[in-house]
Amino acid sequence: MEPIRREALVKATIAEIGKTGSLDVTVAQIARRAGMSSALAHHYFGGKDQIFLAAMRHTLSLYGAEVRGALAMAKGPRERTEAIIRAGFTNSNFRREVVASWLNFYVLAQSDDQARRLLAVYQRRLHSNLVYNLRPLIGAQAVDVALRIAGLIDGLYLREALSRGAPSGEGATLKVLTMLDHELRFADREPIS
Amino acid sequence: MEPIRREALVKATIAEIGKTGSLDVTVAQIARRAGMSSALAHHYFGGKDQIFLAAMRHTLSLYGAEVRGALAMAKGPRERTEAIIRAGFTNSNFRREVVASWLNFYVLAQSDDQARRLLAVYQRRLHSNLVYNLRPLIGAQAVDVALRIAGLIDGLYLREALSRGAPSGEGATLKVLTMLDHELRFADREPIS
DNA sequence: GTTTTTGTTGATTGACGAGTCAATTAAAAA
DNA sequence: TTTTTAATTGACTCGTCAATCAACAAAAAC
Repeated sequence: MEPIRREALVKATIAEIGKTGSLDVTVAQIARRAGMSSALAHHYFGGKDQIFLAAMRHTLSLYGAEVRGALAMAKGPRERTEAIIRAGFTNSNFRREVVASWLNFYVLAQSDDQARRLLAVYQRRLHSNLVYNLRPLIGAQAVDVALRIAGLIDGLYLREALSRGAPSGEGATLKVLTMLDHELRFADREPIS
Repeated sequence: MEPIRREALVKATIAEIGKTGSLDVTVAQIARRAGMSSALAHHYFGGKDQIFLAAMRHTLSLYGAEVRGALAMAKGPRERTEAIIRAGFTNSNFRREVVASWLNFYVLAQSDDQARRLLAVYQRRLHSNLVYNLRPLIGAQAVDVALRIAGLIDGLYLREALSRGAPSGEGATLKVLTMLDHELRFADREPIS
């Protein structure tokens, strides 16, 4: 029972955060959506914080899996870089509730050290993934370009959180890929160090 | 007395949001920091929401003033575009508490329609400002480039919210200006429509 | 078939916080 | 001086919510 309950609670948490758009979500709400009593939620997780952290881990690991999957069938640094970018805007990742959750995890990270660490890990991994694949293309500039790409990705998430309509993964992907294209074309003419 | 109290409360609100990193701030905390009783805060603002909205308006109008100021002494579209970018990372705007407030205003906008509208206004103004000044430089591509620049700016704010050290406005400015540079150099070779 | 373990909940507690109000002081107007 | 008006607060109400617990059900182990 335990793993089933936990998973249900995690999913319910993300759904509920997406619904209210904030972390002002009661354990009772989450538990009700997951089809159980609030006492049971406490029983399995110990406290509200733990539930949030579990939801975060779930979101981050889903994202990580998506990246790994995309990388698996990409050949060459350029394709791999594109795969990393695409993975962030997959239909499973770029859903309203998930985007809202990300935003709120950033808020949580302001006051909760563990949440901060989780997000930092994600950021570092994204960055080093990008740098690793950009380096063969543009050498030392890879670090800078990676920072800009990662920044744009985060920005598009933020903007999506505010927009009302259904998220357009394709639109966002295209924006980042265009940027990548421009950065690469520009860097082509520079010496590769 | 009223205007003095209101301003003190607004500033205290931003400080307190910056301190806790979330909107979980009690009216009593804000009032205490502003040197008055919580009852008085209610008296002047009516409720917590109003206090938050006032703090938002304050932050946004500060930002707007900064942009106008920078634009005033910039000549030509390129300089004006740079001025807009620089204004976002001024020392007065890019302070820890202010960045934290921005992030939390985005969260507030998820559930509060008025907050959402305020942020939407800011986004639209930033976008049309950028497009207006980019158009003479790159024609029809201005819209796309403006979107990417605005996205990167938002993303850098988000990343700053997570980082621990003192914000580096120069670093962030440089990242966006470099992007602008690349986008413009690339676009130079395209037909201007 | 009994005991133990696991799953489950309703009811309760205790804390906290938004908003109200009656009462007090201080300033301004008459 | 008296009277209105503005500024200010302590005490209180009311609701909410995280967390706990005692009790019950059901499955597993013995």
